Amino acid sequence: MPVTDKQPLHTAISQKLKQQIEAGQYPPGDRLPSEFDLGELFGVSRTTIRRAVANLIHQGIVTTQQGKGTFVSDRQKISFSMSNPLMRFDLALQQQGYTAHIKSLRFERVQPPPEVARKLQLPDPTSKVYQQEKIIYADDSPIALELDYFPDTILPELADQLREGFTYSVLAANGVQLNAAKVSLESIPTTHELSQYLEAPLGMPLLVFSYVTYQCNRQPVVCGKTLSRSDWTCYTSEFEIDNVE
Amino acid sequence: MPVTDKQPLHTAISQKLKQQIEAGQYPPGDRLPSEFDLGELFGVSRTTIRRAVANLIHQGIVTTQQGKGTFVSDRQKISFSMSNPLMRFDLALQQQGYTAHIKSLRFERVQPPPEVARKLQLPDPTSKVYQQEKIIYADDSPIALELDYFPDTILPELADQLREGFTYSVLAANGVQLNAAKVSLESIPTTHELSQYLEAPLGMPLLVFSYVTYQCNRQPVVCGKTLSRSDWTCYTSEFEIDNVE
DNA sequence: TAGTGGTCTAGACCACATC
DNA sequence: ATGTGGTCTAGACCACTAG
Repeated sequence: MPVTDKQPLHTAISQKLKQQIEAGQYPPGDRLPSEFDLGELFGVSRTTIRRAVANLIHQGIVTTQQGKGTFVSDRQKISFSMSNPLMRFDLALQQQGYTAHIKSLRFERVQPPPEVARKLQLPDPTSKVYQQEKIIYADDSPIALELDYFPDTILPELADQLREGFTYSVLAANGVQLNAAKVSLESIPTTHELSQYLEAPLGMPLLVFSYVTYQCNRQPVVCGKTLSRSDWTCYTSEFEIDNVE
Repeated sequence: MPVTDKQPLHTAISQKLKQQIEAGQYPPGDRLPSEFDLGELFGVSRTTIRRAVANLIHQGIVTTQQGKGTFVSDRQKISFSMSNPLMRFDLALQQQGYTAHIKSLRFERVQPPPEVARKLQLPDPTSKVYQQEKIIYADDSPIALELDYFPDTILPELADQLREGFTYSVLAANGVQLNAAKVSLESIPTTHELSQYLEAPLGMPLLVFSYVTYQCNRQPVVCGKTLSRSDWTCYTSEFEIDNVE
């Protein structure tokens, strides 16, 4: 038994609840006893129960609805391929049985932060680019927030389509050939603002997929990032390995 | 201003503290006022201050030390390449100026879970494989927990080396040529057990990098996952795109 | 000994859902 | 009107750090 450190009450209780849920005592969709009742069941205060439930919420095991109760969730993750088809979120969602749509929050011409200007290889760091901010929905559930910067090389011709469509599908439909990409993946917890957008509990992990994509002529096309709910999404890839040696 | 929903006190306070930290009012390494003092400064209870500080801890902005105080952290992430060199964590760490070592927690012959048996393409799902569990350190800080399953095709010859070394570096040093890999990335929050291993606060996001790697003959070599602290690590990749059409 | 963060309690008030 | 989760308070006790 590793690191059997005596643990706090709230983690012990969330473990116990997790076991009970996995044992089928509370099937998916079921409501858990109220926080008050759980407090009596375990003989602890409601505050401690709330901390235990918060642990389960972060793990995506349960969700809460004010005024209704705490419910066992059941969901399997949507997987996005990092390789092929490249970042076609709408295609990936449809292939996995979801209807996909977006809501554009912002689309405007701005002076990008220095890092973006560098990544887009702008000749003049003070020149402006288009910035879009949108929410991606799967079956009316917000699963990701996308922040893109578009250089003038592809705008404004595609502005109207990009405003209301999925970035890489719009590009593909308009014959913009992508040739290379640099991507990175990290994770951050939701802040208050992000939790509002994604209807996610505060502090739940988000996957941050950052990318710069390049056209055939090595010119950057898009620089942006997609912040997706970790309880809904994962990223996958398959590749052959060059054994340099 | 998007979703300007009136927010809870504790998130407002953590935002304010974050701004003050970023503004240089509390430089990296500095100690914040005690929770009691912060409570008086903001005119709220210590409980609310603790929630605000917990938000900052999750974001990796501050760390706490019992009996000493709350300190502003300063760190930049270690990036692991998903493409090349493949999963050589020790190399990646050294290239980024860290000393790398591991601590083996377990190394034993077990019957793998069905999913692992499938991924390793075991002819008999009840046959046993070697399982290793180890912690990866960067400069004596635990940054990742690695869980690997090794089929008998490469063991037991390499057992001693795998027990005390970095998986893919041991394989490379012994001429095991990797030919392909399937990987996925997701994120989960630390449970109590994981937070003990990684000396991370409960609920902080972890990056889960799962992989199956294959030898030249398409035989699986390793199936496992690396759970790494999201405040220390990120994964990157660069690739050319096959425009299938 | 004094000060710090870590945990837990008991209770208050609120907003929301249901009947 | 009642029950639910969401927030916040005031205070207790503990474990750890420091002088």
